Amino acid sequence: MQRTNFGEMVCSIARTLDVIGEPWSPLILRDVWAGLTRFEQIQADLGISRKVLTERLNHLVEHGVLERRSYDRRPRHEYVLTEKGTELVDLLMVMARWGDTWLAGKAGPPVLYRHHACGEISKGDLRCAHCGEPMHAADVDLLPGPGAAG
Amino acid sequence: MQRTNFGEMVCSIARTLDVIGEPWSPLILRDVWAGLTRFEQIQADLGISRKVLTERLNHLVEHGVLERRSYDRRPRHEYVLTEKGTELVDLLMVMARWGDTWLAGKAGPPVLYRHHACGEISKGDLRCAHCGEPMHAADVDLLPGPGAAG
DNA sequence: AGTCAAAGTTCCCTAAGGGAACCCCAGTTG
DNA sequence: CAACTGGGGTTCCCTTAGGGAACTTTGACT
Repeated sequence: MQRTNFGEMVCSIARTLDVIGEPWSPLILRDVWAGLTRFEQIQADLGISRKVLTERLNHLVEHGVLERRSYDRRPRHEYVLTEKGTELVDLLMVMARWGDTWLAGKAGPPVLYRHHACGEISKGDLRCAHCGEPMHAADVDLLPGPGAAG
Repeated sequence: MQRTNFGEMVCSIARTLDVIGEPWSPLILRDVWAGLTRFEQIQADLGISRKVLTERLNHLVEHGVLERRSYDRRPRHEYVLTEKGTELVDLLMVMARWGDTWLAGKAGPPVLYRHHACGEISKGDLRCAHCGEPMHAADVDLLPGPGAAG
């Protein structure tokens, strides 16, 4: 499909899409996060084509989001989140929250999140890392940063 | 390409992908958020095919993320974020933060975010909406919710 | 009447996803 | 030791979606 290469763009969103923006990739990460770490498990859970799953897993490993590990002397592997991949789970939680809010309908959210610190069923909320106040679309100005185009 | 329909899945992440998971969609939202609201502006900024841009904009309007507005008696439109779309900006900020952290390299982030409340250059941080403590991958348990599959 | 610009639409070409069949490897079974 | 099994892919073909360029429409300006 001669897809445009987002990785070359001067934009952290585009670069992130270059890593996990292909179809299925976020769902694969979700599965690994949820404990489905083996090829067959993920394939069965998602119903994804084996060919595409192979491609996605390789891509995610190449980009350091997943690590491939042997768990047997037979050629058996499992995929685990690296630190880089673990930080992507924030993204999954924000996606899940938006879907819960806007797309879940009367049935309600398919999954609930219990926060260890307080033990409550809760949601993630974006806060300013500096002052702790809410930080949403209307709360920020965008300024050119050091990595902005020349 | 006979793409699998994520919208039917019992998963808020998959449903969210059904709305904004296609290639280019998050970048289109980024542009609209950043003030590029017209077809020609977005097309020129992204270098996206006009055909695909038309498809994506229609899709986002159909799903209530963008609204199409006339700004002239001539057939001129601009696209603006609805409330539903504005809440998706959280997702963009989290993507941007991850890209800033892991992909920006020595040049540093292309864009900085100044938080209105404190005036500082900052980042969004995921906190528990209930207790305010950090809420990341290792801080939560996943439980089946009311909308879980039967 | 002729020009202009925004916003699409149409057409062709190529590449990517779906699906099913096939393969390889190292244990396990008989 | 031959056959079987199950995880983890690879290969092949078919269809469809993205890229790119050309063309169209609409109302306003000159």
